[in-house]
Amino acid sequence: MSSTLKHRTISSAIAEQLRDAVLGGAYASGMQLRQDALASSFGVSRIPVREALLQLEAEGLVQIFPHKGAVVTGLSQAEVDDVFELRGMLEVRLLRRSVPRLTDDDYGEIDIVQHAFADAIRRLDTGRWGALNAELHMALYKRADLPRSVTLVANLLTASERYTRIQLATKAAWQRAQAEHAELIGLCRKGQTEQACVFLASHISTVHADLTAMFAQRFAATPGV
Amino acid sequence: MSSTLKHRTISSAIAEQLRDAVLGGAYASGMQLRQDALASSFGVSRIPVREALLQLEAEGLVQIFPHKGAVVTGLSQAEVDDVFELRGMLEVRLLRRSVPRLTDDDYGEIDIVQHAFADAIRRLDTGRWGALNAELHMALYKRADLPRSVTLVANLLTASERYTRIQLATKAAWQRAQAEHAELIGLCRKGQTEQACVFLASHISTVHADLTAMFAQRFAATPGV
DNA sequence: TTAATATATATTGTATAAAATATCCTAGTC
DNA sequence: GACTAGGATATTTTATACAATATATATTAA
Repeated sequence: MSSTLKHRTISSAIAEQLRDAVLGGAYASGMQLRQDALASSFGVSRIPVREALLQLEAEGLVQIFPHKGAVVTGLSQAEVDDVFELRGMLEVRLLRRSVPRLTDDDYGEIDIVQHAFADAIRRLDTGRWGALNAELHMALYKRADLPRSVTLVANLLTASERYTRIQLATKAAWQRAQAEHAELIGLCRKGQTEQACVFLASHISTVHADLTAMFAQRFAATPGV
Repeated sequence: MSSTLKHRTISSAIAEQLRDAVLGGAYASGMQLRQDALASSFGVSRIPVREALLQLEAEGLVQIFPHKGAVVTGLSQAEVDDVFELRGMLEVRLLRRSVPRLTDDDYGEIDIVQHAFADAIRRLDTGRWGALNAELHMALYKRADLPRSVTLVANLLTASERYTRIQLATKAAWQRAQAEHAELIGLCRKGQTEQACVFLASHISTVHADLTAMFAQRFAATPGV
């Protein structure tokens, strides 16, 4: 339980573990999550489990039906399209506002995340790819100074991970993502904000397209998920 | 307790009452909301109050600090700008997708809300203006078929109400909004989607500008809120 | 007098238990 | 034979009780 220490409450620790499980595909979409079972499996009471589920519902990972329980949200091409279109609009807006204000220290932090990301790819530490990718994107938006938009984008990145982790699990795809990140960061460093925005938009579109290709392929085999 | 019957759980009923209170300005920004006090004032235990607060946090109305409690989110011009820019982007996108699919029945519902809105303005039923305005906007996006975006926009409309209810409480401003709604709906009915989108963008900008003017005026008197 | 530390109090967080609600199965009726 | 009503069961929701944490106050030593 080393991860528990990172959290100030049991609820948030459970939320993180549940989130990881859902993102990692441990539960099938549509599967019902019973509070009692989760509580005993985590060794806690049902209260923190309930609060964790409420958190996940706000993130769009589960849906709660009163008096019936929580079920894992379904995956769909429509949602992929929605999420990635939103990301394109919102992330570009954040980048445009943030880049002119990024400091050398900020770029230092960005580099650290970038290297951690590269490391994770090298090590095939697939479970961390999504989180590090999100961390890197968020680091670029650090100076956007739009808390609400930043929160929204953070949620969208989490939602993306739900798909990328299942369907974009090839090293090659992530290596390309990493190369694109490097170019993106380079443009930002040079102060070429508009070029960076254009590049970011295409980066997001690329991942979206990859995902769409995989999605079609995957659900040709297992329709109706 | 007639409103309680509308809800399937006490938590959601408390959430609605708390939301109304925050939107109506019953609590000052930054004010701490103590679970115990709220629970006894509502005549329930702290559990549903806690869950309601979690819901409001997801909506951005309060902020919860572990082991310290929940405080009402502060108001700021920066957040107004953020919220209304987001609304402009996201609502236009929803409208563009929804209009071509709106049915006659949908327009019937829209008309009903529109008339309720007009009535509320006539009666000076200020408490309902925001909710009916939100309902009308959402009715127009009914066929967008983008659940995640729709949820986001619903939250943004709620956030807007936080400001409009306090600072845009004049009948004239809302009458203009109503007139603009009428024109907007007219464009949609005629199938002039692009014109409707442009008009919607300007409608949102108009409210934003009104709010900004009021905001400057208001916080010249009471800075630092 | 000031700083640091211990202690008391208030508030939140969690566990346990009771209440409410929905679902499923059975029996009875049309 | 299909359909409704009633009750049993499983699950969620809420209340109560307890534990943990943070803040403020008082006390002591420098």
